[in-house]
Amino acid sequence: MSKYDHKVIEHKWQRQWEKDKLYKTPDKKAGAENFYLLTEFPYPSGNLHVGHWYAFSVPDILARMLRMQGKNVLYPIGFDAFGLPAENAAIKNKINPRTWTEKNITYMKKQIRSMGASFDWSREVVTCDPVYYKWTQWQFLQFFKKGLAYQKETPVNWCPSCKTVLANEQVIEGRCERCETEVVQKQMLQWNLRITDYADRLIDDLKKLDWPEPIKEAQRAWIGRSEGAEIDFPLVEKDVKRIVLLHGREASSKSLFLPWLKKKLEERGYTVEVPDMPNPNNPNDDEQTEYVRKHCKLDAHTAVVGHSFGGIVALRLLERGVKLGRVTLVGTPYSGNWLDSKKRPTVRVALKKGFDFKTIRKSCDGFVALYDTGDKIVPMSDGEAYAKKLSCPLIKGKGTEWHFLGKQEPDVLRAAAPSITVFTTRADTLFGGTYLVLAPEHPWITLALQHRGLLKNEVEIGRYIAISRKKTERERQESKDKTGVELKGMKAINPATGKEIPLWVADFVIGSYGTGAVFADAHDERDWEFAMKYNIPLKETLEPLVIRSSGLDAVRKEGSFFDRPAILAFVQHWSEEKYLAVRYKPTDTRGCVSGGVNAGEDIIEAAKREVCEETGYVNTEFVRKLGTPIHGKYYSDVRKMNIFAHFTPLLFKLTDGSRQEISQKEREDHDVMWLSKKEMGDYINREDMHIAWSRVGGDVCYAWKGILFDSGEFNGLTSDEAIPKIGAKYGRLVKQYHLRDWIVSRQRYWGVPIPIVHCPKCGLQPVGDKNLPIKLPEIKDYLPDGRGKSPLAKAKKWVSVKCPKCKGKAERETDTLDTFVDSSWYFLRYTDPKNSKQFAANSKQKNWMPINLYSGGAEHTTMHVLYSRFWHKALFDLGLVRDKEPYTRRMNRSLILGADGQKMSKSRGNVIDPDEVVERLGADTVRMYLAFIGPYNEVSSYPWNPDGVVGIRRFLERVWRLGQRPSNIMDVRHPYIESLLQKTIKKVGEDIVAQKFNTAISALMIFLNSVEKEALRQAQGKQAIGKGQWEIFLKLLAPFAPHIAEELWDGLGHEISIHKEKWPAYDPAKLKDEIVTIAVQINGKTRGEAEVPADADKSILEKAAREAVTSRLEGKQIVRTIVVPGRLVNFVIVE
RNA sequence: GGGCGAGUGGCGGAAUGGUAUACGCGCGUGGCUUAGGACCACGUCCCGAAAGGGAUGAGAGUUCGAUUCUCUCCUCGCCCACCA
Repeated sequence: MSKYDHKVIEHKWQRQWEKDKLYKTPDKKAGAENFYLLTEFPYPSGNLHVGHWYAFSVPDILARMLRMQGKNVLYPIGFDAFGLPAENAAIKNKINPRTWTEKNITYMKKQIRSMGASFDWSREVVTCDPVYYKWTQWQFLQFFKKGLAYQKETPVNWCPSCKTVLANEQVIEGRCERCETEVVQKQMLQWNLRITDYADRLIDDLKKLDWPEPIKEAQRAWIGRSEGAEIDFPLVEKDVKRIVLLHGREASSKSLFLPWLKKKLEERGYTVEVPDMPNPNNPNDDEQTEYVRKHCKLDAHTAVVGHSFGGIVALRLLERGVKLGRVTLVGTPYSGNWLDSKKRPTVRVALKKGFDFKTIRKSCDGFVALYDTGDKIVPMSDGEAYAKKLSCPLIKGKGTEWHFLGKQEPDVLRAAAPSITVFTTRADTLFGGTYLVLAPEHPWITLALQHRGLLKNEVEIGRYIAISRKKTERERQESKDKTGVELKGMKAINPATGKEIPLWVADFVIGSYGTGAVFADAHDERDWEFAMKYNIPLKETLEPLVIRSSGLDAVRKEGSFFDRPAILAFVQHWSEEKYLAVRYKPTDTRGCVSGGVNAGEDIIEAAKREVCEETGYVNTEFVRKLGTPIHGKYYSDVRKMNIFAHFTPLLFKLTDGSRQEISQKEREDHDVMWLSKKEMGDYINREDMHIAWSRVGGDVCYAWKGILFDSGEFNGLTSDEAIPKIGAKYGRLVKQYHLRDWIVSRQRYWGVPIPIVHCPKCGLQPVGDKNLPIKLPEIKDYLPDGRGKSPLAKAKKWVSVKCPKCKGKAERETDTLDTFVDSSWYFLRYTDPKNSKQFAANSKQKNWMPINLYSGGAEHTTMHVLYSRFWHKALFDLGLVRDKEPYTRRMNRSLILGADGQKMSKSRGNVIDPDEVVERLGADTVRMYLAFIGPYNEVSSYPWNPDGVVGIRRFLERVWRLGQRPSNIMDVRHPYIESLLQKTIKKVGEDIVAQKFNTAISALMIFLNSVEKEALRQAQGKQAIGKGQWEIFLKLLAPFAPHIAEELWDGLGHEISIHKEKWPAYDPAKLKDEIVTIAVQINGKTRGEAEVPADADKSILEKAAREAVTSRLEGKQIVRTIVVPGRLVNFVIVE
């Protein structure tokens, strides 16, 4: 009898399978359905850890079984080979990152092969290979050409240690994910991908996917869609009451656009004048400027808004020293064929004409604003550059076709008359908006500070902004104490009430979310707290609405409510600090005195009457009302109807303790007692009474939804009804996302070079397809320079290039792409890995996409998985892929911890080295142990138990031993274990498909235990199992322990690999036992067992059951008998 | 503070409306053995001598019957977090 020598066996078969090309997967296989099983490809860190084993060898079980079941399974592997560690190693050890990476890949490949996983290595993909990243670059360029990739000055997370930009996802609690250095905010020009354009689709398309709900929910939450409204709060220009509108050269400017704008500005309270300038179709700026000077009254109280050529005139006025309150240039809100595309918008003309912008700025008391339409004629990037030159804000417009003028109203208006736009999800509280709060980063503040004198406390404001800019994200998070400074000298107008309200700057408002500005009201905890701290007036506009749960059904059933005025009365003791508590017994309502107000009755009198009726106390003295009424919808059990009660909460004090006799009924219905303040709070069990009680102690913030009052035409509506109505009337209904655009540029060497050329004449130019890939140049120094430039910038020769368009001198982009870009499409390349003409031919993709099952780590849910879904959708829109979604099914696997239950880490010294365990116990044992440790796809984690691994090894040893004794194996099928074998086939197959590998292995163990027991029964190890049965068992074992199964199979004399065998089928007829044991229950508790034939009918079952528990049934009356055939009989008896 | 998820032996876990604790580890007793355990057999939720009875975080509900469904509370884990 030979020993189970895993080393020999595993080495032998791994070589043999490779030689036979056992796992080379054809694109198509006759009669076999394709199945694409994907697991995340590893980063070549240089050493395989247990997590890799868990990720690769466990899904391999599924791959192997599906193959045996006749599927053509693609189970590919590759390396996600770009990234920081290679570069860090390069800097530290002065070796080329490529050398380092390739060495690691070679070593890890060897390790991966030791798993005996059925990877198809012929399709291996390595992202740092130029033949791969050529197509990463190509796809990026397709996105660039479509406007999906763009450059933007962005506040970014900057790691001072790694000297690079980090994605939001790489910042953990304000620290760099990799080196844990504190991250700082920095403004830098970055490449972005417009993932936010896909936010809605990324959420909505989740519906169709067969993913576990928690993973979908995590993505939804990360995208964070919230629906609300943008509302403009016009700023009060104390000094500017008049606006002069200067028209442009086109007739429409004068006849269509400016009259409309004039009307809008007049609605805002300005006096507006549109001078009739000479030669509108062939203007001369000198002539027109003189005309305006002569015919219009211009002073520091006048603003000039110049449209198109009119803007030039406005600038000329400033240049000639005319004092103006404010100047706004409205670029070109029209596009379309009537406007010669060669003609440039105002500012470009202005720049050409050589204006002296210093003089211009000096002459303007207010500020210059620029309206850029962002259409094809004026690319947004140009607008931004000019705005910078002018030190003025850029207000961006959308949709510039002239006949859609109505739609762009807010954009143009915001430019012509300054206003602050806020985002809110609670437009229902707009009428209570008593102040505005801007983020310190808000562009308007920056602008306002540039114009001295506009704000009265600019020094204080400047200091505050400087302080909050210095704060790291972390500090902002930690200091829950809200700070802020009022912007003195400036007021805004609440568009709903028309009232002037103050503006504040505070860093609890986040610049990057919404519009970076909020309006504050009495129904928000933060606003409340801030207002209390700084003594800013608040105004309540919501009355609480409480719907009691018992009432909800009633609402649905009957729909209408009976309105009832009512009171809630708290009564204070005449001498002690105690309050009168009342319990209404029939419904166990605990709280204060409550009751209805009769028709024509005074509210306070009604309350006094109720106090007297319920408690007997007579000498009540009214103290005060406790805030606004509280409304309650509920179903009255007493009246059998829906009640809509409107409670006025009141506070009384007794002057003395005199009491009257209470009626019999009231006494029966009510408990009355005196409770201290604290006791009272605990005692009250009804929400409306809680709200009223909270007001006894003073003002509190009511932050929930309710019913509107003091809100004009919206009075009486509920919050949910009012939110869209108010939002639409005073602003625009919009959606906001927490998801930011994806910043893809990295100031690093070891990544895919961004294939863009910067030309001083032509701007950003894509590299021609013929010149791809743009290969990484060899350089000597991989250190970033720390100023935000990639080390590539040092490769002077490489950087200098001819512009693809004008052939003039130009420079290459030196940033590289985020590695999440590389991994956004790698699974497509597996379908066609050798293609030199396309990233993957459509016909090849068709064989495998979309992926049937993608197994990976939970940490990628909001990163890689979301990014690659976006990437795929973008490719879909370009017609480059066939599916809207790449992954039909996504599963997140669990986590393997160290033996101490902690995350494995070198510092804890709890790292399990898989190589060592494989050496000692074998790959089959490690694979199988990992599969056995617990359910694979639970959001859970399992400690690696060194003893537990040994248990699996013991199991395999026992399998081995059984196979070594021919005397164990009969020629014919062993009848005793046949039905168990059938059940095992069924269970193992079903559990593997469900990825419940642990219970599948348990079934194999049960089977083996049973065989061994049988061997023992059959006189010392003889004839325990039939040969056919043994072969079936080996086939069931093959996916889990491929090497030992192959060796034993081979030992039986088979020529062809067990892994090419067909998965055993079970005979449903043989699954059933002839005799089954059923449970006998009495009142649902198991009290005995009975053996009955499987096909026994109800009466036989009942009879057998009765016999099993005869003694317990004696003298008892059986009320009911429940019979579940094959399972149990339950007697319901009366005690 | 918000979202998601989980609580079952000494431990990993099984059972998703029908005999709670399968399977494995650990532990105990015995065997084989000079010895050892990566061997074999038996035992191993709690109370009880037994007959019995009790137990799936706590409490309630639905049901003939609940680990499983519903509600309340407690504890733990993960993710997000001054998000307007």
